[in-house]
Amino acid sequence: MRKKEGNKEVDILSAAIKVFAECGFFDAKIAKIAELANVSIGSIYVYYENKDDILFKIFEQIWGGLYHNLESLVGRKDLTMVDKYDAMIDMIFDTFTENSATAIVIAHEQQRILMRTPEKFTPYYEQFVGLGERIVREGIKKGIFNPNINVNIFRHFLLGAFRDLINSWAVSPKDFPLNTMRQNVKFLSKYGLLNHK
Amino acid sequence: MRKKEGNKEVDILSAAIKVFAECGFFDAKIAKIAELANVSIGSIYVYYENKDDILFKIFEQIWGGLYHNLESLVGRKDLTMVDKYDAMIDMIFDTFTENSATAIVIAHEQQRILMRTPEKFTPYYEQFVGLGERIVREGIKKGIFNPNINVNIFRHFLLGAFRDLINSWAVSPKDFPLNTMRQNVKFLSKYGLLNHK
Amino acid sequence: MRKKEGNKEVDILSAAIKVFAECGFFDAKIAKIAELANVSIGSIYVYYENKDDILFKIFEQIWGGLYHNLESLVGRKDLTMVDKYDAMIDMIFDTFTENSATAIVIAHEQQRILMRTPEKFTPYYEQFVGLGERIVREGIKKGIFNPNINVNIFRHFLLGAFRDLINSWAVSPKDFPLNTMRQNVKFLSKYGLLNHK
Amino acid sequence: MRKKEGNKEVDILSAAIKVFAECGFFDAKIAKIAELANVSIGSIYVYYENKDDILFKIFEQIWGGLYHNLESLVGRKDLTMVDKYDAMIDMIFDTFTENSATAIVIAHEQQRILMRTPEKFTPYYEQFVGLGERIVREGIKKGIFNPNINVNIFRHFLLGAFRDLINSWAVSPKDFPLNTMRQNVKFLSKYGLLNHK
DNA sequence: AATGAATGAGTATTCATTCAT
DNA sequence: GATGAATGAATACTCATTCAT
Repeated sequence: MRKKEGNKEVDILSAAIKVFAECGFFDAKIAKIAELANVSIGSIYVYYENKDDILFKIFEQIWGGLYHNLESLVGRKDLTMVDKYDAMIDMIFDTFTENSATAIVIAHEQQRILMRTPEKFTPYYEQFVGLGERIVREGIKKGIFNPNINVNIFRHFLLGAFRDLINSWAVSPKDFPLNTMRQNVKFLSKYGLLNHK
Repeated sequence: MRKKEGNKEVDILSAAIKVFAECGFFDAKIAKIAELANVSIGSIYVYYENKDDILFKIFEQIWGGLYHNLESLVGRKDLTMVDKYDAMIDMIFDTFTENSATAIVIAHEQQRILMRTPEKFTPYYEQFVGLGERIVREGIKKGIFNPNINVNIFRHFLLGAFRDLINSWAVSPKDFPLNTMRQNVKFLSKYGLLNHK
Repeated sequence: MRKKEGNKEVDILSAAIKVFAECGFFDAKIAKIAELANVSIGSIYVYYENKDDILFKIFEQIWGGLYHNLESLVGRKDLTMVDKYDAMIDMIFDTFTENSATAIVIAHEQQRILMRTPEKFTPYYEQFVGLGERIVREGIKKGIFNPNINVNIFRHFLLGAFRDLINSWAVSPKDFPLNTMRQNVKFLSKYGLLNHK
Repeated sequence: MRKKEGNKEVDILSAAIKVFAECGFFDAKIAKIAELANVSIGSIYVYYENKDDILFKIFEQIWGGLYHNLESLVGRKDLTMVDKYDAMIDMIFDTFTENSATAIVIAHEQQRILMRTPEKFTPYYEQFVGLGERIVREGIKKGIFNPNINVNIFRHFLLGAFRDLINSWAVSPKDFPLNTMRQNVKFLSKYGLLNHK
């Protein structure tokens, strides 16, 4: 049988991530993606509906992965709330730093897409965020996290911070050492800026 | 001659902010901006070099204003470091919530522009950020802020958080009451998520 | 009385000749002509109907001058036909080499204009050419010029040759010394290329 | 895939020659060329870089053809210098009269292009002219042509004359019978206007 | 499935000309 | 007459998408 090499679809997505990261979605040319993926222009439309669809699939891949990882984490009984919170932060760091181009694409394009066509956006995003909020809510219920925090606001606060930081790292990694960033994000989000003796 | 009435330039900028906020920079049509500004297409090019230039002027206006405000604040002797920090946060909130469309434009377009053509970006941005960092550094020196915080990382942490929150508010203000946001940002950034006591 | 300085009209024409010669008619900008003439854009339209009109006036000036000069020449009784012919050639050389920019404009634009809108073209051109043909015809009648020559064809032959040569000189005068050109044109048009004896 | 039928490129060039000849390069609209070529606007840009490029290809085609023909002629041992000279003139006539529209395009646009962007102009032109000059120089060396003739000036003299004549013929063929033109050009350029007995 | 030539709707920008002052 | 800000029609070129092969 003609072994479905199964890489065309993946090759296209990888190429698209690179091109989107480098040029931005609007200046990214389908022809360039095809060239980088070593695939004909026509083939792109065999695997993806259109240019938008490629972008949506990138979001799906990332947030789907994060959602599944977080799902396993949330259910664990052997971890404290703070452990879970720290693990969640590590998970986000790990995912985006594995592929810096993806981090750039998310940082640059997600906001616009979410606002313009939220109905087409991957549901994994909301699901992932929902799990994150659950961790915070449980922490509050258990008295670990401050009950005066508005969970919805906290979510945007943290994800916004992340977006900027990971994008900054992706652009110039040497100015944003991963470990320092991890520690600072964990510390800042848990203890804040003030010097509590 | 027909003398410059002096508001065309402003009208165009206001119209552009609205259109950029609603459609995004790439889908914003010059013809639509002209129509909204009650001005001919040609007049836009009397006052602005091109589409990009309009966007740059929007950034300049916002960050220029913030820079000048923060400059006055930084020098004051009658305020504690924490007062200054809180005032800075209020200042950012005030600026962006005065014109929600501008908030959206900044949230959506600044990242891309900064990365693609940083040399053309308004220097006020870096100057504003520099003043903000100075407040934090002074606070650390005085023992008010935690010396283990990486100031550069903190800056991106805070501004990233802001960007997401203000954009969320601009899109659906009822889900993000301004006062709650203000308090939460101040609290979270100073004390963090954990329940101390 | 407000002394009619009378130079605006002339200044505009001089500026236009320079700009047309340098950029070509289509790439010549009215704004540039106005700037070079030290005149407002609006003033150009006080003295000239439109861009085309400026060009027509340039042709008129040149061919009008040549026509009047040739008219005086043709009637003279003290000159042989060959003297008249040589004088005509000198006259053309003198006119165009006085202002090399004009030479370039004529060389580049006249053909197109003549073909596109012959009805608006200065009648001086046809009148000048008519006088030139008269000299040739008289020379033939007197047995000085070869009766087998088609006068109409000769006219285009000679003027075409002129156009190229004067344009070449205008572009790089050092490669086309005026005196050599004069002598060669007179000799070639009278004796041809062959070595008689 | 839809395979290149192989005539689109030619169809576009033919259409462009017609439109350029009729309207002039600047007033020629790409849309009109596309319509005349029975091709979409986009297809023009598949085969040609831009509007300029189409014009350059027209020059290339004409001067390339003339160069190759003249090359064969120059080397022949069975012809006298005068035979070669006459054959060269016939060759030019034949080339341009085969396609009168091309003659008009060359007559109107080449000068401007040569002056503005000589570096992009087809090298065949200089090569063709070089061969022509070689014929004249050899003729001079053999005592056939007059040694006092400046070859460079003669070249412009002759080509300029040609340009005007062929353009005149293209515009109104009945006023310029081909055979009469041929004979007159040969005669004039060899023997001149004077009646040598 | 794979290809890439063909398509044509869509748009930023230019610039000759006008006209209120 | 003089000015130059205002105008908007006009157009080359792009590029996502299609579809005959």
